[in-house]
Amino acid sequence: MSRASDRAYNQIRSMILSGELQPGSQIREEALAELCGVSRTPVRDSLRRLETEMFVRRNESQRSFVTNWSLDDLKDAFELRAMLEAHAAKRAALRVTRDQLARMRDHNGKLKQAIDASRPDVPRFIDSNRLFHATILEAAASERLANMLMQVTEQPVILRTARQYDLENLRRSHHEHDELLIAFDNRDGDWAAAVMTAHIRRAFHAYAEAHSTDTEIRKANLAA
Amino acid sequence: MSRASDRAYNQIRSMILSGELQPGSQIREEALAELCGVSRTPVRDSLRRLETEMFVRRNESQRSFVTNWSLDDLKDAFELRAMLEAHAAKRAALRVTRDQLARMRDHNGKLKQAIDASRPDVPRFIDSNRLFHATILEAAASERLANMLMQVTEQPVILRTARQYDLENLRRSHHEHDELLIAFDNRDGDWAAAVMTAHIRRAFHAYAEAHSTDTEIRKANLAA
DNA sequence: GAGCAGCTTATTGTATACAAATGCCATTCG
DNA sequence: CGAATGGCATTTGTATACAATAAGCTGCTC
Repeated sequence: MSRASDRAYNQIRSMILSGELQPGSQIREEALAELCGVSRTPVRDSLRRLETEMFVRRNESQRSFVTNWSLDDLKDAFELRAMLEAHAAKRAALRVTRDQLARMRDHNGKLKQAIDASRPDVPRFIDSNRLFHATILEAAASERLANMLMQVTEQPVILRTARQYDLENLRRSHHEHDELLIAFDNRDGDWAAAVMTAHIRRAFHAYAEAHSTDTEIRKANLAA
Repeated sequence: MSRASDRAYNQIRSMILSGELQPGSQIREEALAELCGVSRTPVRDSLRRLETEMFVRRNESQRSFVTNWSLDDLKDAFELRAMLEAHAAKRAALRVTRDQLARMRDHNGKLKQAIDASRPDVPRFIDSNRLFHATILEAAASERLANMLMQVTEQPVILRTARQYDLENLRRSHHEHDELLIAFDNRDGDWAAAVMTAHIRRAFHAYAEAHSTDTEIRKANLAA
């Protein structure tokens, strides 16, 4: 992407992520254009893109609003993510190269270092985690699948999820990654898919536990 | 969407579908603008949209080309579609309303009429089929899932698939829909998902058989 | 006071001009 | 002869002005 358009996209996106643009609030192209120091044209591009990624929603008369997430939406996104990541893991198990496996091991090793530090280094954990999953996606070798997964992993609420993990959850992630690596080693697609499903669903559970009142969790579990 | 933008989108899309814009050929914004009788602005909007739908691809220097589908891409799309439609069927089985069930039955009845005519009415079959699947998606009640499914069903090659069905395949589709309805009646999500998976995968098989040389099919099967 | 008509304002859509970037080709130099 | 370089042509990116549309408000009627 080009300079202005890219800048606008990243800036607006991070304003949504940080909560600077509040969920449900209206977005006016001209106001954003001023904030980003560009004209409306690249802002419009950005909004269209953010709309397809469901960061932004437009009403029937074309006005844009920051998407307001309900617990159900979140559950929905996690459900789809679990399914797609499991599919990716299965495909990856059948196609992964020696080099990709080595890189996954490396990322998971760095992830462990981030946990084992005197105080857990969460940003480093998140980064290694991202690279680990990205390598699986690379091994899955489906551009379309990759695009779809982006749509459910790049969501504001999901991005913030990892920050909510306690140390115990971070350790479990590390061990689940280890198990995934063994499944990959054995080229066992079903095993990999099952581990991945559990891995993602646990992440949702950890998030819901940290963020919801008991009643909300109970409601979500009932709907499951 | 607005008038000019919408018009441009539909026009370009149908030019791709009809083959008027050949796969792999470059797309120039100004040329399309003239063809559609609008300025470059709405054309650009359309191209961005078609890009996210993978009708159009852009190279590293931002030039646009009509996407050129390989058999692997097609297989990929069908695989994802099978997974997502099965998921939708499962969700639908747990949520479908009396009214939605009635509409599905109605669509499938009309679909049968289209087959039973003295000469099968393929366009009518396609339309009823689309409505049947759309109602399932509605019952699944996940906007995100609906968006994703659009991305894999609205593909040029897939759209043309139904036209390739012989009468036997059309009849099978009807019967599979019937079985789906029974699964829905029984609120059996796993059954519905299994029938749907088979339904979509058969569609791919029918397509591949009609379109590929023996070698190409064998190659695709090996990769499976 | 409720509801509607018409005006005013806010916001998005479209066209167009110009800027920037990229590809292409010819020319030159090693 | 081949590779690098410079400039020209093509294409896309951005800004801006204006058009169209929707929302909100004011004041009127009943």
